[in-house]
Amino acid sequence: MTDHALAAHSPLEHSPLEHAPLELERFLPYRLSILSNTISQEIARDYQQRYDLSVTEWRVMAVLARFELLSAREVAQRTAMDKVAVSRALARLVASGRVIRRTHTGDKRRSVLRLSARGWKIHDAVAPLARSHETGLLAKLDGEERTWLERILDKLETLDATA
Amino acid sequence: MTDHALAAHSPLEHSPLEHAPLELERFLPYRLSILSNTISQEIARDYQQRYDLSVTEWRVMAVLARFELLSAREVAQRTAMDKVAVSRALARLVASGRVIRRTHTGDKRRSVLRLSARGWKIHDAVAPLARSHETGLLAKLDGEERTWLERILDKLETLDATA
DNA sequence: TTAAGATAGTTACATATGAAACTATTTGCA
DNA sequence: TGCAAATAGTTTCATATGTAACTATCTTAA
Repeated sequence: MTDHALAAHSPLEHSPLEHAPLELERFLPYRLSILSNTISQEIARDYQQRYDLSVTEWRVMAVLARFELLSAREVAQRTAMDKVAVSRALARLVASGRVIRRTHTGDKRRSVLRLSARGWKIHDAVAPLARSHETGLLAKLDGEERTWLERILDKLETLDATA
Repeated sequence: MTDHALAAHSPLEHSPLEHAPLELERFLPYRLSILSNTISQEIARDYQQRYDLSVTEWRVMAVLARFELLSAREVAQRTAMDKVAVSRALARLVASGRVIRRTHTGDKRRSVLRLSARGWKIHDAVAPLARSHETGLLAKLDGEERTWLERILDKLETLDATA
């Protein structure tokens, strides 16, 4: 039985020249995806149930903590979320009294958003938590590596001219 | 009207000392998440509709291209997907005749999976496509940066002892 | 001024995803 | 042996998410 298992694990059944299979664990987009999901899940685990707060809701709150009186569209831009996701997150945040929504004077389509006192309280509890996760992550790197990472991310984030 | 908009954009309504809001766009987990999603979506766009193939399905196929005769559980391990996701992806792949599923001799719980000829055909079309996206991405970096990125990812991928 | 088009935001629908319960089979050990 | 626990995989259900259609309001230009 174990023979079968071993046979199944032998790396290359097909010559690379024949089919050129992808080595997923060396494939950059795949690695980024796994890494990012793992990290986000770890952080979310810490506040998700404790504050009944989803990742999207937290992102909206984080943006409103930095920029008061944004409209939903502006929140969407700053969080890189689409407007429907923002609308839903806001619906919950307003319902739970964490965000105060007014209507813009002079443009009744727009909302004017800000954290309530309760919202600030949660923010002030979650922000250090998130920050400490980031610190833990960066602790795996030395100073030089951190500098390169900054630089590399800045470059990778530039929109693809080729696409 | 534009006055309001400008006012809303002024960066720090609250003193950093008071609430220490997160700068999302400098926050590593957030940056990784956006970057990774952007990249994955760009790649997926190229094969998603053309081959009626989801990201999870493609990952399963990529693994089966490298390692023949895996069980579903082994596929799950190698793709970092959970077994339910794999089960669903496999259901579709088998139904569309892209993957052949047998039962393991000697353990009737296990499946024994491999790409069909049709599956290989799709793999051979999609793999270079994915690869070229990666190449385009890496083209944004110079050789030195690529070396550092490798090293940094290796380190970040190590499981957190602190967690 | 006013009708066509643009914009802000919500709702509806279809699909994706995750957790838990379930079935079938195998393993381990009294 | 033979029964409790473990394992492989599927199904179910509740929730999340993306796309498109919709409402309300605003802008623009004839």
